[in-house]
Amino acid sequence: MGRPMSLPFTLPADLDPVKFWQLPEPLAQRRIVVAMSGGVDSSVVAALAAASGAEVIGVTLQLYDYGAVTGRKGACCAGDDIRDARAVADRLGIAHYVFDHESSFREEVVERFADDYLQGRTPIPCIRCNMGPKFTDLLAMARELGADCLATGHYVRRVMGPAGPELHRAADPARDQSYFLYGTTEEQLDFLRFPLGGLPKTETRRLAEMAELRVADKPDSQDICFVPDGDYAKVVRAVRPEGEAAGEIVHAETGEVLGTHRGVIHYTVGQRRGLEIGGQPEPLYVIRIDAGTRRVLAGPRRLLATASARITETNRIGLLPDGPLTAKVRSLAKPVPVALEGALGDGADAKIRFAQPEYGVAPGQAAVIYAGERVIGGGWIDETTPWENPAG
RNA sequence: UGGGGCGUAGCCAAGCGGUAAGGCACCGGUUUUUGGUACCGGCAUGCGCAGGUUCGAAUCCUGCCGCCCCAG
Repeated sequence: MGRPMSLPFTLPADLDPVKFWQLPEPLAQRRIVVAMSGGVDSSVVAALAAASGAEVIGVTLQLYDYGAVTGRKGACCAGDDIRDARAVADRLGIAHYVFDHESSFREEVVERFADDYLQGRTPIPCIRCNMGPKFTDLLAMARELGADCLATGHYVRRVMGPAGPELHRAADPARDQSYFLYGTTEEQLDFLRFPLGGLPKTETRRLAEMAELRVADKPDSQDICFVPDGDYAKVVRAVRPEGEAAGEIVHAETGEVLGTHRGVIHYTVGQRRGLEIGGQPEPLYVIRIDAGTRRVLAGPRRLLATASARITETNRIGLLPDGPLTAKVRSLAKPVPVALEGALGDGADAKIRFAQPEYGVAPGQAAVIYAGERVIGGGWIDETTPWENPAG
């Protein structure tokens, strides 16, 4: 139903593109803006949009200087990726615009990224990028373009609940990206669509192949998009050259000076490798980073046991449920049982208390709170308190 | 100077006549749209140096070198 007869590409015959959109029918009267990064996922979203019968506008943000990263695989939003996005749009027969967003991306994402590291924190630029350039700036552009929604290729589900749209984990748990989207406001979520949230990645690839999109076999993006070769310290150095000041590595329990380091920006709480301190009976981990004295405190794993974390700038999506809550303090982790203390949302501070010791909770990372599959919200980890009696 | 002890991979360290454990560090891989973690794999043709004994020596003997401790 609802598929135009003259698509310049093909999708599976039993696929109903209309059901992906949660928009009032007929879709022929709707206008969809698709955030196209140049990767497979957002390209398939664009294809699904085009097939729905709606008017589709692909938009790509040019986020950073692509000269430095040309040819790099798995990046997004620069150079080859913009060309890919444009080529896909042409193939699909949809409009496509590129907006230069370099300066604000630099301010909102790259410089904050560097500043966090200088303060001994461990930032997640992808979340800042979603909150700012993508879900604020790009979303505003989409509204200006008269769109009914902004669609992205994120693997996360938008589910209509009793009190409005809710954010849920992706159907494919291996691809779930809800951790990176906890900061989505209710107002933004109202306007957003995530057509891929119910699909396994293999299906996305299959659709891309069937539609003969040039990006069908393109590698998944990974690492931080604006950090070539994974050398994030180089980026920090470029933006904030003062971040390379050496300091001491001190044993967190004994106070013994174990060695020196090349700058606080090279470390993150919970990190094991890279301390270059041998002769120990057990591995040493970064326990704490004191940016003021430039000291890195190192110690055995049990010192990483964390009882609670204060979170700041919290966001809440939908009503706070009565049932049990869980939280993820890193993207790649199982949600763990947690109790929430304080009010969540509207930028307030709150605290989460872990039912069991949680290891490697790093300031600067995000704590994302779930009720089952639903994302309740979250905040930035600002400070942690140790577990008093670590097991063992 | 006399007496005692020790020198095994970058670090810690087992072995004490039968053909170099283990840990830490480091390197590589797997996982992964953040940093990291975890897991898997790699890592001393050689045991301060030189001789000797022995079928066979890191292990026994001799000499030398280098550290550490004690001593009037």
